[in-house]
Amino acid sequence: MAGKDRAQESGQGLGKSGHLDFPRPLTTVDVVIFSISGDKLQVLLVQRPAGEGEPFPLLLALPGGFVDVAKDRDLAACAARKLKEKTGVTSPYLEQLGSWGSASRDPRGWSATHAYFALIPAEASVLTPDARWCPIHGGRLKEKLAFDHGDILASAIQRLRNKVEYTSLPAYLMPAEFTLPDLQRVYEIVLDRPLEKSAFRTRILSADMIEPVAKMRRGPNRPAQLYRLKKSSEPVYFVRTFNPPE
Amino acid sequence: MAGKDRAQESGQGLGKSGHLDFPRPLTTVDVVIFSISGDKLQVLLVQRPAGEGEPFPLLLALPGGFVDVAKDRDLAACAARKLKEKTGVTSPYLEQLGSWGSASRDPRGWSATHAYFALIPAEASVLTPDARWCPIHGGRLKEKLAFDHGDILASAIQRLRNKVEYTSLPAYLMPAEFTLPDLQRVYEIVLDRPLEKSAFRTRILSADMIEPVAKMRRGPNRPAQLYRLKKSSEPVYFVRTFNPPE
DNA sequence: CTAATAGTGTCTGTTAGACAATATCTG
DNA sequence: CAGATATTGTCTAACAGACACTATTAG
Repeated sequence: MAGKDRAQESGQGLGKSGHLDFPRPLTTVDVVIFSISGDKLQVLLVQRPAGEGEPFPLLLALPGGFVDVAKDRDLAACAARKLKEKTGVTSPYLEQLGSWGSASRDPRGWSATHAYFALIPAEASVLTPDARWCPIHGGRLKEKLAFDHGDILASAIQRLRNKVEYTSLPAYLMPAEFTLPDLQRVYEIVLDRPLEKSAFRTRILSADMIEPVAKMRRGPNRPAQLYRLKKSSEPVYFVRTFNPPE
Repeated sequence: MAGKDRAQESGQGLGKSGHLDFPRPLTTVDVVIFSISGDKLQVLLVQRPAGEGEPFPLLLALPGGFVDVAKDRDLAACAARKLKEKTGVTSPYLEQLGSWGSASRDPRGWSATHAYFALIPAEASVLTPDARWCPIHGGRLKEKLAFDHGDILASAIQRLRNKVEYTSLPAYLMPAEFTLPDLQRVYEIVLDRPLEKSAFRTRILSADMIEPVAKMRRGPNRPAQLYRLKKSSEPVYFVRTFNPPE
């Protein structure tokens, strides 16, 4: 950011008065919220309104909105606010995904959105009426989305899959207490391929990210040890990927 | 992006006229440009102007500037433009680093910057007079930077180091032709630790990212095979990290 | 020849992958 | 007991780490 350069290069800059008198892009934040339910990866979407002048009426879109310069201290706070408003939860995991900005992505003018990426446990969601979970089949969503939200979602899915290969991210999709086979199932759903049971267990246990609780899950078979996440909220990075598909 | 929601939630939105009449944050793009020279990792910085109303006068800052809604088709084009203007090169590698936005990072008002991350070969730079390369000692820069550019730079250094552990990114820091020991030296400079020669060679060669040219580098010792990058502009991802520290 | 750096080979430890074996519950 | 799933063990292949060894130039 170099004010003088900017003024020289683009004809924009500070006047004598300190007034920044050139057009500004619209600034928004959107959140890609993933969860697992029904053995599917799901993403939370909202329907666009149909009012006059609204772009992409009635299409599905990522939850998000304009940055409110009075209300939002920073971008992460804005994303957390959107997430809270749409789902009623504060996500155990919220990371920045990237930003998308161009002259053409919003018919109302040059706009840039800051996209975030959240993982929440299945049962944590208390939805507003216009929001709903949409399943992702084979890494793709069936529905067409508003704006460039299809691109943003595709990027989020790719990021999630990539990171699941070598991090503990899926732990944030789990309820408070879960078994190792539960966790493995979630890894397999996200990666869409089976994993080796014993290698999986060795890896997760040696990562020191979960701890057993003094309970077992019972069923019509051998009971399974229940675990919970250790307090550290940071994801764990493994030094190798899972069985990489060639 | 849901216009109705936004209007309800924040008092912002479309009027009957379709007019978006609420305050917009400033939108900028900044570029963290790395290169290697003198056995050091270097970052390209510019000095802030001293004019009236200019924030952080005379401090060093990342090259960047306001998005020009007339000139810039999208954010990446804006970043490429800034890079070109500052160094005269088009980077062989330009990726998005993230975005930083808050009420307080720029004294002129709520602002959000989209940060990019570029790697260029040492000799490719044709600098403008107010730009200069600053060495990074032990992962840190000596100088204090304008705005939150210190944070952005720290994040870029961390991202670079992380990725160098398991990708071919340093290849973009190399001149057109280079030897394997050259490449290893660059890895070692970025990681700030020595690597095993034979493991390094095996890994790079089996990654199928470089190809030999019909020349050798000669010196007062055994000649070294010269290589060049294969055409694919995408970085290669290894399935393991290098000898991870502890 | 020596000095210097390029490049290869050998051994060892770790761990993923495959898959077999055993454990512990319900009914 | 049978059925089902959890958990552990065994064997092998791949590969990084350490480090020794060989190769090829200039002078």
